[in-house]
Amino acid sequence: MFRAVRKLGHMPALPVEESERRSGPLLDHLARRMRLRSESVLAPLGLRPRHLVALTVLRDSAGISQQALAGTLQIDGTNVVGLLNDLEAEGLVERRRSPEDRRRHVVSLTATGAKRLREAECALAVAEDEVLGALEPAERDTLYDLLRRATSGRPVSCVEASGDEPDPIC
Amino acid sequence: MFRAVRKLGHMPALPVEESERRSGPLLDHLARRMRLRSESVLAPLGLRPRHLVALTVLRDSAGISQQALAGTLQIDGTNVVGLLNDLEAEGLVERRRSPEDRRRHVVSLTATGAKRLREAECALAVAEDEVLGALEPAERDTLYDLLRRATSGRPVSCVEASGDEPDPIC
DNA sequence: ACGGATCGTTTGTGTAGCGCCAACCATTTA
DNA sequence: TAAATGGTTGGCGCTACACAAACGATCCGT
Repeated sequence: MFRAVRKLGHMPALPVEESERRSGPLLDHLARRMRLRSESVLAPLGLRPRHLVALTVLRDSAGISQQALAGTLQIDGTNVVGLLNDLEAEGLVERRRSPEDRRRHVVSLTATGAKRLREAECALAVAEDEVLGALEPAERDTLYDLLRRATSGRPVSCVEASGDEPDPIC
Repeated sequence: MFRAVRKLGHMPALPVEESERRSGPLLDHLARRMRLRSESVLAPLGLRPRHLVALTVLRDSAGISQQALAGTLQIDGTNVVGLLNDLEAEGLVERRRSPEDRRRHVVSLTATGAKRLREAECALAVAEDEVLGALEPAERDTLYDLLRRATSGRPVSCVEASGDEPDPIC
């Protein structure tokens, strides 16, 4: 119905409604739903969503340093300590001093950690079914692959943005 | 192919590494990165990630009631009030009393709201490029579509979980 | 017409997640 | 030997919520 909205100086007709297709907000939205649902099924296992994220990352990149972990997780180093304390207290994760640089802690999943992670993932299936109910199994599969690939990229680290000024666009 | 997962009980040698393919944690992880990046590019527009989510939802389901909004957003009704206050104060959104039920407020995007949303989405492109750098443009497109479909489902509302007992699995 | 339920709103309380700062040890590096 | 670095601890503060209580306006069933 409405939506004529074109106005704006010139700007020819444009059917608007194209809406840019930004996945950021959708990602946020879906992640929130998933997180809320996950909390309940994870609680019995003594884990919280953020623990799961950490464990998942640790499985993929074994023997990572704490500060590298802070990088990929994008949380402050001091908070990584607390997070790992939780996990280590339950024997899911192991801190060892690095041989080449004895200041560093090399973090890795223990056997029971890997096991617990699998259990959690399995329990998560329930939550996932609720949240991704609108998707076919095949679609969920490709979604998983895309997320996997997207997250496995380099830690984004800190603004490698040299002297860029990409603003003027738009 | 994969997914032999036999385990159970003894668990012989198991090559493990099969890992269940749960997208929950990945979703969480990716959303966090995106949110962190988005905050900075959104700030100049006076918006925060959560406002963007709300606006996005509002664009798709125009004329929604506040409590329905609370449902899709999965946040408490009282918090929706504050959220809408922010948006209405900037004229991005409009509350009107519903004609058929005058208790209800019908919320909808204003013209300037839609405009601001598009601007924000455009600005978001920068953040998205950083975060989704590992994906090809075509892949980002399918990701968007999947997220779109996944979020457009019914509000999940509250546990329509009748007398289900899907736990025993796993 | 009355009473109970419902929608939105306000106010207040509590909690969790997290950034950030400062101090401190152990270690590495210049 | 002096500085820089990785981890740890403790503390401060903010933001996002959830939850509860109370209120006005309104709807609805009897």
